[in-house]
Amino acid sequence: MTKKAALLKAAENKVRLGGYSNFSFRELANEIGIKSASVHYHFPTKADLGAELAHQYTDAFIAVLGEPEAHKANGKNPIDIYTQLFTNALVIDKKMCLCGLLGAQSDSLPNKVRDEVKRFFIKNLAWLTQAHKINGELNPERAAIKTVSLLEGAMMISNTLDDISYFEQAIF
Amino acid sequence: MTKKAALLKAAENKVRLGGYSNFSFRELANEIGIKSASVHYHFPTKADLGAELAHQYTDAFIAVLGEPEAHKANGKNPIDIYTQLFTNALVIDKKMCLCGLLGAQSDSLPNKVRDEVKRFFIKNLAWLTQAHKINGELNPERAAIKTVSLLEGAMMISNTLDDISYFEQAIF
DNA sequence: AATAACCTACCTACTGATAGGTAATTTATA
DNA sequence: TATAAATTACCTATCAGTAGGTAGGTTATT
Repeated sequence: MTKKAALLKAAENKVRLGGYSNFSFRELANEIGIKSASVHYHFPTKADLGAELAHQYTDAFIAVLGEPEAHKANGKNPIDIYTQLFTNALVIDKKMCLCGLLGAQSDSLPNKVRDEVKRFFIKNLAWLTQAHKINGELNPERAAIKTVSLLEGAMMISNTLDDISYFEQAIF
Repeated sequence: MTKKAALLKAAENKVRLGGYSNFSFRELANEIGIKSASVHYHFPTKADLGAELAHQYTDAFIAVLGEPEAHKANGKNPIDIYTQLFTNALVIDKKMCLCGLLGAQSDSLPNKVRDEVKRFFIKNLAWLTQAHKINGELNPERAAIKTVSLLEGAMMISNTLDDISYFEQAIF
């Protein structure tokens, strides 16, 4: 793992616990064993790091999702696949969705970070709209918004109350 | 309006835009025309301010909600009343739910602040469970979690994408 | 030799917090 | 009722710590 990748990984963990202001160049540098000035070599500003983090997170998320049509072809409901990915984030990582947390504090983010968070939700809504369309939903756009809203909201509340059963109840 | 109330109001605005770390004693002091050291007279620590803010926010929210039974008696669906309160927060204030944002960053909050955010959701779930029970829901607890999750999630996404129509689509 | 990936050393700005002081008001006592 | 004590609501000045960021030098790789 390169130092740059390690920096992004360390930042992701911190952001998913407390948001954009929950990491500093010094902390990241200490964690991976370099100096804070060296972090600026990989990321000129904190906003650059935040934007790249959200961009990679989005790409990885969408890549893992695969194509809704492929899931359908395998006899699986693509919405269940999507729900399972959210469940993993909460149950395995025991952390919030990176872009869920960043989205909540969207108004205070640097522009380039906010733009990447927007991209996450645009891509997610597009995927879910397609999935619901395949499922024969009458209003796939609306169904997509409802799906991601319910999951993000349930994730936040389960995280707050420190009890996964709230999330499980919300999605079943 | 007392200075203390003005401090809480100023803090609320900032927290609802960017979370717990989005306000400082100096900023609040400047805004209401006192010195930052004087803020410590009203709130010994930042955590004390944050906790009192979340506590008051919760009390005010629950007070405005009234009793589910009273709404039902007036021929109104109490869930619609609840949904309308969330809509107002987003449309009128153009800001996130205070406890929604704090809940997302729950893991990085001081204990006494986190406890108050928990209290917000416990009280909301109790109100919604009672409302759904009155409505004859078979599983009022589950319906309550689904209601608040959908609203908090839709609020966050609409705020991120800076477009209220996402929220409107999610709740109708 | 050139470039990548660090380093030391530093800066300015800001953070929450504390010490100690003051004027005005309120409460308790003689 | 007059005086003393206490409280309220601020102030100035300062603290140690941390923030993101920069200039310029060093080391390692190709």
